[in-house]
Amino acid sequence: MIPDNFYHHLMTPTSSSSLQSISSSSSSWNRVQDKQFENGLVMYSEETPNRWEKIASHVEGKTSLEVEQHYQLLIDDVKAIEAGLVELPSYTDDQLIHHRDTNNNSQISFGSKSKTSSETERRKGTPWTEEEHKLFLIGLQKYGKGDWRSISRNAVVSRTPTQVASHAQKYFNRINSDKKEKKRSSIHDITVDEASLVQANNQNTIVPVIDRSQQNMGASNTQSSYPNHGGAYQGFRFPM
DNA sequence: TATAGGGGTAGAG
DNA sequence: CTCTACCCCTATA
Repeated sequence: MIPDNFYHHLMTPTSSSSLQSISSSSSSWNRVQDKQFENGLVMYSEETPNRWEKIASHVEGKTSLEVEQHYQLLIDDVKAIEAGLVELPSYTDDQLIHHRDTNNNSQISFGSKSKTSSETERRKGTPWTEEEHKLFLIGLQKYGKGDWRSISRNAVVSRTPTQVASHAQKYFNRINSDKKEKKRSSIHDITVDEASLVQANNQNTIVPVIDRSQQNMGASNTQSSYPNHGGAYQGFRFPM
């Protein structure tokens, strides 16, 4: 059950024509290309000379210019999120609220097993959305691998450092072992492209892959998946 | 049905 | 806090 306003927060209806200008006709990115692009991003840091050339060399059928533009789109997107933060429409179950308190943030509270009765209860697991993953990638760029705390605080605000680390683990795990045999699809294969073109255009030719996982999740878990929030969840902060 | 994907967690560093 | 290994659940082949 994806809300209609799922991606709409990304758009700036005002007079933003920045991203539209580049969406000429050649801005069609495959999942493959996007994946390659994504890999390239993590492969070459921002300081890398001729970064886009390097990355482009890993992306089939894309020039360094196109890659750079694609990146700009991504950045623009993320900036929009950061700017208008305060409401990522997705996964905000019902009442988005709580600001992550500066004191005991991080490490989700319910992690500390209140073994009052039994249960080392394993928490449900909230699938990462593309927005989160995008933010994650950006955070990765900005703060580098390992600084999950910064990424959590400044990029993927909706996730705790632990969650980010966990996600990163799977992400890199996949990147490293991917190529050649992968039996299944994953969110890590998708990422940027989906949301990017969604916010740039509409539905294009491809069908959102996340659709299945999203709706399945929604159908199965509903939103009652959160036993308690402990206050350490969805925090909002402002980059300074 | 078997298992890869994926999130959370425990424990060590 | 970060890293690594592991557990457990679910979607997918």
